[in-house]
Amino acid sequence: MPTIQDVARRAGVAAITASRVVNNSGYASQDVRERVLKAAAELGYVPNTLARSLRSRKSHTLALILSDITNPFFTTITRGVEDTASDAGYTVIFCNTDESEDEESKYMDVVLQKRVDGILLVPAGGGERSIQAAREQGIPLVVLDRRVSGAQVDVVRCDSQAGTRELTRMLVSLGHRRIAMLTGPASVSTAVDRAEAFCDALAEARLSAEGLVFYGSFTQSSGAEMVRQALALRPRPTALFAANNFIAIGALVALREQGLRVPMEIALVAFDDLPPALVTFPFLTVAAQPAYEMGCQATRRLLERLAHPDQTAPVEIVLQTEVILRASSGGPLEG
Amino acid sequence: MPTIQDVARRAGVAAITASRVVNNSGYASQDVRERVLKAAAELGYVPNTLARSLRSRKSHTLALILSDITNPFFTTITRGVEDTASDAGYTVIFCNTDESEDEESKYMDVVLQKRVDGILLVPAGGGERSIQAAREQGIPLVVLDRRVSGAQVDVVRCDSQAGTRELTRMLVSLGHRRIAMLTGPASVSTAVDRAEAFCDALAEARLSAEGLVFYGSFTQSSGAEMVRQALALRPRPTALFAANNFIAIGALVALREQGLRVPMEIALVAFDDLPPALVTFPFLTVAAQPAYEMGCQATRRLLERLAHPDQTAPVEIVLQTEVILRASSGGPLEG
DNA sequence: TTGTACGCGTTATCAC
DNA sequence: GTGATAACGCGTACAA
Repeated sequence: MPTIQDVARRAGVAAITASRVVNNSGYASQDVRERVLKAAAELGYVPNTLARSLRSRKSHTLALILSDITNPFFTTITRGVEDTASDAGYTVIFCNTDESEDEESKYMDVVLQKRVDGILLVPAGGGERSIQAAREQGIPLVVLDRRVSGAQVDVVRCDSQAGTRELTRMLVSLGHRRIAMLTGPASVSTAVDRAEAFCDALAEARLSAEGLVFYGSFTQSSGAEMVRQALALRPRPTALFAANNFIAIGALVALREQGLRVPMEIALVAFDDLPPALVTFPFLTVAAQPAYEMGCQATRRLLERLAHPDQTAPVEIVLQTEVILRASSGGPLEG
Repeated sequence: MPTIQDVARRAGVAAITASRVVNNSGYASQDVRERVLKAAAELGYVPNTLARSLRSRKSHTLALILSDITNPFFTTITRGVEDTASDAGYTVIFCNTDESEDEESKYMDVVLQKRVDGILLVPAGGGERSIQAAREQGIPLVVLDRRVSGAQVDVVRCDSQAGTRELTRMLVSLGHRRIAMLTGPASVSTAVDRAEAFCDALAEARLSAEGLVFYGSFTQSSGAEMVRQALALRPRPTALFAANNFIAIGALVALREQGLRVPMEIALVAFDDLPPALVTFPFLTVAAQPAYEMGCQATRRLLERLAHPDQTAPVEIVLQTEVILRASSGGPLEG
């Protein structure tokens, strides 16, 4: 593979001169310019970014560490990240942790060794280790989707609480008095925020959430399992709140197995919408998160940090959800 | 950021010795080993992969270039790629071309400059330019999902023809005589393969496909548009074949708008299944592709090329689809 | 406008 | 067992 030296030799100039031509930096006479470009073309010269990065201490690479790219919410975020990064001349490495802190740590090690310029992280647990590791190396890191307690980092996330409150209040106003919350792991802020806001909204209406909050994981099977537990309660809940898209789908599957019709016999609302491209008959009443926008904003935040490393105060950007009313929440309860 | 030199100095040894300890290569006395590791820990030493790669000429990075990660088929492939790569100690850069050959070329340039060790490509067009570019640089490339004409490259894809024939024959055996094919761009092999196999299967049954094959793009909106065109035909088709998942969903949406019930008034089958996690009520009869497996196999193929650069003959791995019978194809036609 | 010297961080080669 | 030297490919600082 030819180097800039080879190009320079062939053009009869010094390496640095060829470099200047290739990078359009500094001066170069028309004659030299042409000779260098000709030589580069003839040799099929491809600049070596590795060497360039070693010198410049900039890799123009970002890392995106999340739980599972297979979840459409994260897929969409990912697309936003890549679009924004690509426009700015950055490349993205992506990593799936499956909510494992160990995996997260391993990936953090790898990308720090690869000298990525910045990291976008959806923390599997509290995120402390990762945030600390990035800080020690002086690599900017932006937390995506989740809150982190007390850490001084930039965060781009959605307002889980407001969306949850709004949906819960709506169920209450429709007449529901016993509503079950099916949420994710207690180690994940969004799962906790949604559960808490749910309880708050119930308390506000002087309703009890006791025994009605189920912690599981953000998967279809967990959603189905939690539904079974919720349906075993007496009196049976008249409405369910699924804390994410996968839980909602698992809930629908389980409800169908049990022969319960939604919303006629039981109402269902959920956090997270599915991308329109994937849904034929939009049916779920949801609090939709602007996933693509989250990816873009987080990336822009990170790029700004790179541009101004001296900035100090961390920023928390909290985007609002949009409640979309569909059939699954049903109308006012009778009787 | 401390270097191996700093570690060595602190441990009172030469850089190369510290390097040997850190990499577990070559000999080192117990004493030296301990001192070096202690120094590395104290300094928070993180090896610089950039420098390592510059020397070793191996970046342990792969590129995955595809049309749109937002399509669940590609999302699943992507997950397979990352899992396999990660297990082997490789990192993955991903790129969305949106079926644009220009974007593809730009990304090819970028990743070649970044000296990725290998490339996984879902070509937007014929793939010639990209394949040629990779070959010139001596970078192994595996084509994913699509055929490329006459090129000497490894390919991992699905048997579009067999799956299409099977589905088409099924529709014919159910009594359908006028079936419309809604496919993707004529520049994409899978779109063409499916259209052709469709025509073959019809011919086999002495049925005509004339005017019944619509080329569009692999999107929901295109699917909806093609349905409108198909429904304008007289006599109206009694069944539709959607060549991918997005087209199928667009078709369902458009059919509902037109007030046509599936399968009672019109049957529908499609290529591509949706991941079970995303579907509440599996409804579409499909030829499902083993997307995750495709990602894994393509990556394994690529890793083998890296391990044995001297191998010659390109391999084409063609995986089979699985036809899954569901409600949308309906039963035998009456009358 | 062009060139020389050097260093980015690492490791292969050869020597002790 | 350990170390000195050089080289991977590039671009900054400084000269000419």
